[in-house]
Amino acid sequence: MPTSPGRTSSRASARVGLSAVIISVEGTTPLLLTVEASAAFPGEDAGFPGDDAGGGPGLACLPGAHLDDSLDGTLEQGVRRLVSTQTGLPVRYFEQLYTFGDRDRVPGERELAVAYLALVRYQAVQGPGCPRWQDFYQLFPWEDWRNGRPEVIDRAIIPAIEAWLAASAPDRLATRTERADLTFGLRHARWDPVRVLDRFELLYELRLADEAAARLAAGPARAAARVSPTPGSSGGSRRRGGPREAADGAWQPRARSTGLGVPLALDHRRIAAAALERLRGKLAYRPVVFEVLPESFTLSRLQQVVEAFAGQALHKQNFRRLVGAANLVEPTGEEDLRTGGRPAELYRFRREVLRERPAPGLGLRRLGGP
Amino acid sequence: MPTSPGRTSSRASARVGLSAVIISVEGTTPLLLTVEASAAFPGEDAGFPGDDAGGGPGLACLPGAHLDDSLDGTLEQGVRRLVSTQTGLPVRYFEQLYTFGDRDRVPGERELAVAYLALVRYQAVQGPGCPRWQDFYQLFPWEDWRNGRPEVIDRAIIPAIEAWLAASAPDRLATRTERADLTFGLRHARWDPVRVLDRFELLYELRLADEAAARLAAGPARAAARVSPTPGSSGGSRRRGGPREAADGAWQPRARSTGLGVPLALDHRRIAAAALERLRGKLAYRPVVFEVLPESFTLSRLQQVVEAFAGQALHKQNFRRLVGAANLVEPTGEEDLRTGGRPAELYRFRREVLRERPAPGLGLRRLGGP
DNA sequence: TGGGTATATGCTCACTTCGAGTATAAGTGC
DNA sequence: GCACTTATACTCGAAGTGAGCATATACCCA
Repeated sequence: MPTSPGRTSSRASARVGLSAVIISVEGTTPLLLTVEASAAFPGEDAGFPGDDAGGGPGLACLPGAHLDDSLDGTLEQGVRRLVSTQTGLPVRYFEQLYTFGDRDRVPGERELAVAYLALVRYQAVQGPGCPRWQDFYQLFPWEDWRNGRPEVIDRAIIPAIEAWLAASAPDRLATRTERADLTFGLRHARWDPVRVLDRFELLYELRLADEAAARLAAGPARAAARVSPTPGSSGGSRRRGGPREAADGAWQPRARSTGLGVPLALDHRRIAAAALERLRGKLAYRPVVFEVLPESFTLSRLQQVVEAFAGQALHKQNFRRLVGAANLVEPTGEEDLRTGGRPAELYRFRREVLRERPAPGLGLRRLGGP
Repeated sequence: MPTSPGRTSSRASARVGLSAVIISVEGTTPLLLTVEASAAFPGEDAGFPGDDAGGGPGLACLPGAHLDDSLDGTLEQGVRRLVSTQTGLPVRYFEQLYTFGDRDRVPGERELAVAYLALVRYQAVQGPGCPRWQDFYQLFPWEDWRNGRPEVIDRAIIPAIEAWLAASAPDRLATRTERADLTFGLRHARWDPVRVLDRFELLYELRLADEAAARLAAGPARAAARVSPTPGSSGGSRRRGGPREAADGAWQPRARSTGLGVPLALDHRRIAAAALERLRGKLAYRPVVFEVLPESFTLSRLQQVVEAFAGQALHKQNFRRLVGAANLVEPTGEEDLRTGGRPAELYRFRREVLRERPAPGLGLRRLGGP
């Protein structure tokens, strides 16, 4: 229903986009579903995601659509519609993630994106928009600590941080050092798997995320503005430590530095980072993992999947003790013989726990390693 | 900048409202800031919040405004603008809460609300919209357990739940019983202070929240639709237990049952419930309490405020051990002599903890009582 | 002046949880 | 049979949690 003119000023309305971060897992690989840029908003003019203004052609993006007032009674219904249209996947878990609304997140017009997190069991996809599963850690190579500290941190990130600190005005040095330490677990700080978004934003400012370089060419002020709002659970918290870096003429990026990880169109990689952060945070206190697993599974498989999302290896014996104590699963009585060793018991998720305990999750308090 | 017609279909745009849940504390009372309905969206036609369609005149509502494309580079800037215009309060913490977008949350047109949580230190307010501090627990009397189990639970809520269960079809009984037990900590389930929104939604369905009755008169389907999306951290999780109650002709509300708690206009009390839930959840792992406290405070005062938000009394000695162990505060060296007993040491918040530990909060794992 | 009361603060103790290691069970392939 | 792989069980010390007891220092009032 169009808003009646004279009652609604043109300023007061904006396009409302819906974005879906669809997550699954296959083997030990956490997966993100992307589509071709041209397909995300079918029927749009050219000039949207994938062309040169957005950072070169061929960038994938998140499945998205605009809210359709006649079809979508609720936002979630809208997202369900778009997921089923573009991918056909049955979604097992839905959660609103964050609403992105910076003025210039889409060049040329004001467009909000209400982003949703969706979990599905893995299956091959096809659809109008060439949907494709992507390894999450190809987008965020620094987030995968399962095989130890990712080499990209020492090779590229720490040097960039040091250069950034070296170029800092003295009054900013302390703040910046603190921020870098905390975000990447340097010095005395420990790596916190959950701070995915903080890390992405810092790398973005350091021009180590490729979108930054492209966007920067269009004008530094815009690039800086895009970074300012901070979604997710760590929301406004960090603002208290003093204002974050404003647009800062002093620091010049290395010309066209190699971007780290595979970029997505526009701010979609940022949205994906917010989703990974939310997912990791939830692992500890909500039984969300089970939504990407089949009906029955072995404990090793469960651990594999948790490790895939957490980006961290876990202590095997403690993991099963935790799962046992949490009463999250029950044995089906069957066995998986394909283990290559002793057969593993198969388990199923006990949905009843949802009513038994306030916050049923694998109580991974600090997502502790092995 | 107006969207150019012909490019944007009328369906794809909606009004974007911004809502602020401004929270503070005075004494032992947690506070929510409301304004007169007519002031929330100045310059609107009549027919918005406070008139009879919304549940009777005189209902207060949350401070709100529409996104102004020319003024608000980001959503957060927009909320800052509206808070400062309508209340003049200096906000110390900001966090995006949830985006509400059901078709009929505002009668007559599609309007999104992007809600923000804001924390301020208490001070008297005045402004164009008659801003007023409200006791949070007058809106949600069942949430305050500081002086034991609130009488309203046994007097009104449990009877209503029992009537609801008695009127249930047999195949729904189990699901409904589970839901009620879990939500209100009946039987074997424990009361979980965080599940504020679950409780509000159940009471809403039971017609114990006043907005429901008013809205119901306009048409049951609409009322049911408004309940469907579930914001906050417990987002989609509960959907897994099977679909929630759909619009259900079988259960008839008692005619005009006494509403529990003070209602707000439209769905604003729901938004406030989401905010309280978020705040309670955050207490444990982010040092947000300090944003409503003055620079220096006694440990008892700190505990008082935590208890006010948590709605639960805490064990004093353990609380101070927790605070001490968390290294969240440091003594100022001064004392508060107005205690009426032994003078209390004054402390200040150590902002450095934000960089030392991943999730610095009062580690109230289960918000454990005394 | 001294006791009663209120508040603040320090400490103990049993119990649970957590991290890490060691040991055993039960399959496969040769 | 053996070597190898994976699954599962159990142990033990360190740290954290919940509850209570004890002490310190103010005020009030007889």
